[in-house]
Amino acid sequence: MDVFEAVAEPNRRHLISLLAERERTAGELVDSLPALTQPAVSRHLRVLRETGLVEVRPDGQRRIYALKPDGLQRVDDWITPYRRFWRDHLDALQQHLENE
Amino acid sequence: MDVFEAVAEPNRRHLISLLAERERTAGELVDSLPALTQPAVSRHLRVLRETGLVEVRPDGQRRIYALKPDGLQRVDDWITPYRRFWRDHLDALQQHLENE
DNA sequence: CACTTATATACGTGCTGAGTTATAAAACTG
DNA sequence: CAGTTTTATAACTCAGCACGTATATAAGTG
Repeated sequence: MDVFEAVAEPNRRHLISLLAERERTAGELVDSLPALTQPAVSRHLRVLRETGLVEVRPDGQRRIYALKPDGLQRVDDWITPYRRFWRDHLDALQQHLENE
Repeated sequence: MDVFEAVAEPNRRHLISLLAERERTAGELVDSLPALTQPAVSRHLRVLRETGLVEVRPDGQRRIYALKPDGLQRVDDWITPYRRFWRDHLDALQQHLENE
């Protein structure tokens, strides 16, 4: 699975947002997604690991998950060339409003 | 389907990149993806339409597709808060190198 | 060491997405 | 108007993903 598919799943985006605040144990992340079972969250975390979006380190019995800095950069690199499309569009709108 | 899933599909990302250069007819887009049949491309275009990423206008028998300016902005809005993660990471790396 | 806690994996299931071929719908062309 | 071109939809198949239950693995605890 690539990073685009990883990020397409809403629960995984939720996990990313939680890890953006601070690193958390697998158990904390399981508790944060009450609609899912523990194995379901564990498998989402595996996907995030394998796509380079998060990293884990063991802390005794626990696993501490943290957001990896450059994981999402590949998505951002892809979107960057297109950013001018809506920026130009906004500029055109602003200009139109200013001319009123 | 939401915009994240729409963009997760490589052929659709390819279509987006083609439409970023210039608007094109459905037929030109079909020719640009020789690995796919015409109906397959047509359904990808439907997905891009329904997720607000492209727009169509008829030109007689043809349909002219164009990239919609603000379609990808929802993805960019989502990724923006996380951008500081790798930017800060780069800053830390730069600082480290400067201190050498 | 027996028991519990924390996390990951195995396995089976249902659903959805992406692809195909066949066909419909609509606009050109002689 | 008959035939062709262009595009979209219908019907179907297949693969993969996300899920749950059950189980394995490993580390704490008494």
